[in-house]
Amino acid sequence: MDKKVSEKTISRMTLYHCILTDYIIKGIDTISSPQIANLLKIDDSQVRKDISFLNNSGKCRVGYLVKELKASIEKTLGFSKPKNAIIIGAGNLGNALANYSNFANYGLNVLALFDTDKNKIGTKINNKNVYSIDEIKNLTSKIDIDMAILTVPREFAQQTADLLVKENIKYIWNFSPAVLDIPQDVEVWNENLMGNFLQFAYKMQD
Amino acid sequence: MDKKVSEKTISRMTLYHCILTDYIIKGIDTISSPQIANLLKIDDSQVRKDISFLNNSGKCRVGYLVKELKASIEKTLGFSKPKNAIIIGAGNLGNALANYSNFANYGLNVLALFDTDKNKIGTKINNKNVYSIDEIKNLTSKIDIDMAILTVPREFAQQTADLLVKENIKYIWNFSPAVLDIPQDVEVWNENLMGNFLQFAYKMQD
DNA sequence: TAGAAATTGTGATTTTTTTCACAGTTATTA
DNA sequence: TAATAACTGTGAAAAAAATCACAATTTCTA
Repeated sequence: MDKKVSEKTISRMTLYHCILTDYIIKGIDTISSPQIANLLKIDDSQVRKDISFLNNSGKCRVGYLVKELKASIEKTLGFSKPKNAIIIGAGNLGNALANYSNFANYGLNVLALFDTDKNKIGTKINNKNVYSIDEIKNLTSKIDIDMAILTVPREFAQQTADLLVKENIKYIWNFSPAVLDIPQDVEVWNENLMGNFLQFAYKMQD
Repeated sequence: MDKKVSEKTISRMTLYHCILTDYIIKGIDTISSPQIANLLKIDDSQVRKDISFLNNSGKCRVGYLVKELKASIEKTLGFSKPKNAIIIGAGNLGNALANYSNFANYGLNVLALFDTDKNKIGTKINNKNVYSIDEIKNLTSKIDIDMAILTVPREFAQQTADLLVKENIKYIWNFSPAVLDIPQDVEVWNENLMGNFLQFAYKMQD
C-alpha cells in the first residue's frame, strides 16, 4: 500500500513527533517545514520530503496542521497496534524503564520483569511483577510477547539472549553493552548507551 | 592529522569495540572482518573500510589482532581525554545513569546530580551528591563541566536546557523526549528512547 | 612443495540520501 | 488590487555511503 520509508526518515519522524507534541501543548495549530528544520538543524526540503511519505498535505504560506500531521506520523509509525514486552534484568536501568510511564502512551506495554536475584523476585516495580528468569517459559506459553527488553549486565547478555531465542522471541531491544550473536530471523536493536556516549564524545574533540 | 571519519563509521566502531571487548574476555587473539560482519549483519568490506581509517593493518588469512584493533579504536574515539558531566534530574533514569559504573571506564566522569525535589537534594546516589538545581552556577564556576546529561521530564526540558546554556555548557546529552530549541554553538545529542522504540516498532510491522 | 582456501586492502560501481532550485500557491500588505 | 513574501511539492543534481570485484598475500592441506 504505502511506499517503503527509509530508516533515516522514520528516525526523523520520531523527532518531528516530539516537536508536534510540544506544539499541541503550547496550543499552536500550524507548523512549517523551516520551523521544524531549524529546531533540528537540518534542511527544510528534507522535512518536506519526509512528510511527502505521509498522506498529508500542507498549505502554502501557512505550513502543516499540527494535529493532522501528528496523527499521520502516528499512523505511519504504527502506535495503534500495542506491543507486549517483558524486561529482562530488574537492575537500575530495568527499573527506570519499568517506571517510564510514557511507554504505554506509545503502544508499548511492559507486562513483567525477570531477574535472577532472589531479593528482587516476588517484588513489584511500578505495579509489574518481578519473576524468576526460569519462569519466562511460563509466560510466553500463555501470552504473546512481541519484544524483550534486555537490561542485564554484559556478562549475562549472550546467555540471556540465547534463552529468549529459545522462547521464540523475535525482537530484542538490547540495552546491554554487548553485541549479541543471534539467528538471522531475530531482530536486535542495540541501544548501546556507552557507544552513543563515545559517538557524542567524538564530536566533542572538535 | 587524521582524515575525517563519518558519524556512521564512528557508530559502527563503537559496536566493533563491544565485540573486541568480548573477544578479549574470551581470550581470543585475532578476529577477521567477516566475523565482525556476521555478528552485525553487515558487509565485510564495510568493516574493512571502517578499519582503514584507523592506523591498523590486518594480516591476510588471519585477520586483525584483537588487542591492537581495540586500542586503535579507543585512540580514535578518544576515550583518553576524560569528560566531566553532571546529571540534571535525579529520577529513575538519572539514577540508573548515575549508577552506570561503566561510564568511568570510558572516560565519562559523572560529578554530581541536580534536582528540584527537596527529598532528593542532599542525598547521595552511587556516592555522588544530589544538589539543588539552583546550585549549578556554584559548580560550573569552580569546575569545567564538559557535558550535561538531561533526564528531566519533558515539561521541564526546555527551561532546564535554557539554564544549562546560560551556564555556558556546550554539550547536552538529552534523554528527555523533547526537541530542545538551542543556540547554534551548543550541541545536543538526542537519546530519545521513545523514538527509538517507535523506530524498532516500525520494523516489527513487517 | 603445489594447490586450495581465506583474508586484506582498495579502486570502481551502484545505491541511497541529501541538497538545490524553482514553479506554483496563498496569505499579507500597501 | 497588485506586489511581495513565505510556503509547499518535487524533479534534478550532488554528495555520501554501501557494495562489488579482484589483485595480492598468507596459511593450510595433501
